[in-house]
Amino acid sequence: MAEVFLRKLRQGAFLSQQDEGILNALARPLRQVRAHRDIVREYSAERFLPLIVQGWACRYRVLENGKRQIISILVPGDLCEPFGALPQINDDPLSTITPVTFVPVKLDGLARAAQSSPAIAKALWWDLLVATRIERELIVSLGRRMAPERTGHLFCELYLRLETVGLVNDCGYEFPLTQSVLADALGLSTVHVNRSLQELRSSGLISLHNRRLTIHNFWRLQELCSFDPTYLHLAGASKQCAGTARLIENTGVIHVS
Amino acid sequence: MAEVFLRKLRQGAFLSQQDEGILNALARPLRQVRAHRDIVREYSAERFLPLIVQGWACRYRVLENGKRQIISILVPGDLCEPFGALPQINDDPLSTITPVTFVPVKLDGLARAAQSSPAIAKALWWDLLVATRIERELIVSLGRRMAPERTGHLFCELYLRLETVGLVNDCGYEFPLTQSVLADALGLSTVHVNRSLQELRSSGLISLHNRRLTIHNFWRLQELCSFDPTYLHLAGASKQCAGTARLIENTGVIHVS
DNA sequence: CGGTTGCTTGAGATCCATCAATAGGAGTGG
DNA sequence: CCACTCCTATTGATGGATCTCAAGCAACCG
Repeated sequence: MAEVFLRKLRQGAFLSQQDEGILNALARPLRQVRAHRDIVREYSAERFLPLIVQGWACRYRVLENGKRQIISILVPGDLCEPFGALPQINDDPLSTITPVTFVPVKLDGLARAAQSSPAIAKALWWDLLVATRIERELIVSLGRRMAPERTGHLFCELYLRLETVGLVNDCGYEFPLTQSVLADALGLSTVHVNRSLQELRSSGLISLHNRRLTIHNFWRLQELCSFDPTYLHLAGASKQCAGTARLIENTGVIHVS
Repeated sequence: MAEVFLRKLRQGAFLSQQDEGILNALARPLRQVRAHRDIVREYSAERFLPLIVQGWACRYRVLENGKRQIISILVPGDLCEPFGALPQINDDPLSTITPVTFVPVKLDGLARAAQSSPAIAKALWWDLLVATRIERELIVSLGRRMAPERTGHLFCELYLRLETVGLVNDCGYEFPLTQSVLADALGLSTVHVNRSLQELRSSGLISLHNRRLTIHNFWRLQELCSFDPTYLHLAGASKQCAGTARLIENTGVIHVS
């Protein structure tokens, strides 16, 4: 099993050596997909769930009028479907944003792993619940947040998600989304995404060049977007905690709140 | 266990007499809550999940700026949290819209029921997956649908959800939502909800008086909102199927599409 | 009866989409 | 190396969707 997945699951439960061994035994040969391809899934009893190891993907929906809405953004460590997924129920399509390498995980293998160890079950439930929290947060963003706020909120969320799998460095991360893909994720037009980005940039909060996003002042960005990381249920990431940790990291100044 | 719940679960799996017996054994004394109250939940190992038997409720979120977004609308037959919910993970608050009577279902009881019978497990997973599909559909609505379309889409969804628990009659149902609550559910302002409703009314598609919604032409409404009911995973509710069924029912005219 | 709540309507402001045009960069074939 | 194309980012102008503010009206209720 991919190390990124274990890293993420450790946020949700304490996994013993044995637990990790069980999960590792589910590993399958890696598969590669090029960018901008759909990841096709079989709906059979022998179903495999894609577990992303490298690269970014998304779950999306295309409406009759041609508009597209991205429902979730998937990064390394993300399991694309719940571990108890029913074989006969189909899902919204997945598409790669960058080249992706993933592990196909056998559905029934996961279920058996969950039954064999309470810690694994707990970790998988945790993973599932966090995924639905992330989707709910998107509901809140789309329904009640202004464009720049919405944009910054996503940046904060991805920062923490990527941090747990070790993909954050120098206060930033690789951000492969095109402005038009970002628009589909945020329910905005490309033009307006562009203007929201300029607003964030000119406030000195972020920079975004060459597919790399840097957050210059996480605390201020979080403040601006009323980003409260508790919904990610990361070990010890309450609002203050993440805020001050970021402040220390990014400015070298220690504040006590 | 509440009959409404069983009615709903039968859409997701074939439950034997014995299965239904197991589920019924989980029944607890009913509890009543008045309208506009939060349903408070304990986060302990002995946790109970509220299962709504009568009345409407919602899961919501209040932002720092005072705006509110409703994340899901809960009607009779809805279990308010996934059956594998983790004891220590908290959730967005639930609030009643009308007076509500619910059954507190013991979390570990549900888990044991799922382990004892594959059909129950399947039904519960089905229920959970449908709930997340509904939330995803809201993401699509909020992100990419215009106000009247969004409004009609919700009406169509609730029609089918309520139909499976026997709460639809005469092409309509009791609709207790205030325009301002509806606004919070649709990510709109009350004023704009009012205008969207007028648009739907003047097209002759619906009427909404005295807390009762009637859909005069389900097929046309569905067409207008590009409502595709497959995401509800109801037994035999594909797009055409529901469409023509509704057409027959509501106008007395049989069309072959 | 007065107070509250919910619905409706109008007017103006704001947010955001659409359309159109420009510019830069990356690839591609000649 | 150059012409060409495609894709992405950017900018301006305009219109549409939606919000906010404000007022009036109806129903209900103590």
